[in-house]
Amino acid sequence: MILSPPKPAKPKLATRRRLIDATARLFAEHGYNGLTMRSVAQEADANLAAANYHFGSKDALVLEMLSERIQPINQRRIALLEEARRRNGKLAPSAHEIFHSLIFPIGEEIARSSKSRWSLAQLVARTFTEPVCFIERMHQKFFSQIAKLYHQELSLAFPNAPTKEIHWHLHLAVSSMLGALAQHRRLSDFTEGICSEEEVGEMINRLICFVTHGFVMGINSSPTE
Amino acid sequence: MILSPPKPAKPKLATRRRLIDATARLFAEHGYNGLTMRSVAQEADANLAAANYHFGSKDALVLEMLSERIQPINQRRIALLEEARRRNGKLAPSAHEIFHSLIFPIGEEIARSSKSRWSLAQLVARTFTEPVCFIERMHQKFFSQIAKLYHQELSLAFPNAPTKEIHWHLHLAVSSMLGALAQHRRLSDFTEGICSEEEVGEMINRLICFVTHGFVMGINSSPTE
DNA sequence: TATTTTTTCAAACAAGCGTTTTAATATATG
DNA sequence: CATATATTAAAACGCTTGTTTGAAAAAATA
Repeated sequence: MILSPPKPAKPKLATRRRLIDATARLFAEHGYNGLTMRSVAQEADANLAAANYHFGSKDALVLEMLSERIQPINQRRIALLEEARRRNGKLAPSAHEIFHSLIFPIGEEIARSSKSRWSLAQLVARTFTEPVCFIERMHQKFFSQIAKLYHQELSLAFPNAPTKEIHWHLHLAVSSMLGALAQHRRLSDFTEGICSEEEVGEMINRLICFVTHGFVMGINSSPTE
Repeated sequence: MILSPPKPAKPKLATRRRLIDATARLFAEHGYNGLTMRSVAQEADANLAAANYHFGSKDALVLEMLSERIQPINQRRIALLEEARRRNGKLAPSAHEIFHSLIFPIGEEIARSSKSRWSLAQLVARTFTEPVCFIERMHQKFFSQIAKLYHQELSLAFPNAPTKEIHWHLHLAVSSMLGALAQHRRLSDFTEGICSEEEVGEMINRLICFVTHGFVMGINSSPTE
């Protein structure tokens, strides 16, 4: 008799996949509290107990989903950043290159998951808004190191700027990125149909320029150290 | 015998106030789904049935709270905008003046409600992230007209910019504002303690400059009509 | 003061929640 | 094929949810 659900090394089963994907969709749309095990089971066309069998609990399920979606984005960020470093040789990457490496991977991932286009954008943004403490902790674990990395990189690009100013403006840049991702689905409503959510690439490019301008101009008009 | 709860024109009761204030705090912290009637009752030191008696339902309670908090901010925005118009005479208000009138009132309101300082910031931001449909509809009703107003004002300030570009950049500016408000409570964590959430005024001023720079630079580097 | 209206309160309601259990079924292994 | 294992499935478990009820208390009105 099996009491605790055994976790095989590589389940390869379709059910696990469907559960995670359904969780991603529903989490993006309804948040953690609005996501129910029953809705996940229905969306994934699986039994109610399946999620608990495969993941143990709702917490673990959502955690697994978040980890799976966010990790590759962060890896891509680091890769793009290193690519920019290599390309520039001794010169430090520009602010635009830095913020490109930060934001562009999200656009790539959104484009990759053609189905439910901007759910990933909402998902990424929601991990910041959600009050559930374990999500906060997890996201901090995922993002605190990458935040440190970008602070270092920006310090190299703006050697005369005080640390505090870089912190402030990086915070604003990241907040703007998250806000834009969360609000993207309302673009059409907000602009009375003039701008469309379809062109994700355009949105990403505009966003990169927007936060770069905000950051650079803010840093340059701040007192030097 | 009274079956349906009678709604007096002006209840003036303290319970009603406490319920709304408690709702605001809990909604800001936990969102709509994370807010329970029992938690509201406990926070307001009232009976569980009190909220249903005074407001009829959870939906109506939250709606009433949101209306009460957002309306004065919007009125102040319009007032500041008209003040800037008057001050400049024939000249159109600058982008900085326009975004100041958009963002500054939120800072004022946060400063006014000294208790639970940045809960209002979260609250305002959350109305955009929350998926609950009636909040979406309500916020659209509250914000669609003011969005139109700011689009008009920015069109006057940038007469050569295409309408679509103004829409795009205003959308980014508003999204950034909401993102920054939602993320403000993490400022200290994000900056490793270097920046503090205490100085709300500083955050508001920096935010105004940030979105102004992003907007102006973006508009000026876009194709003219 | 007597009476009507308004507000509080404790208790209960059905419905939905995450999770567990038990058995049946599919899959892989020998 | 036989057997051990992995997965599915239905039902039920306490618990919490928003809401309702009916009587008691308070306030207002006459």
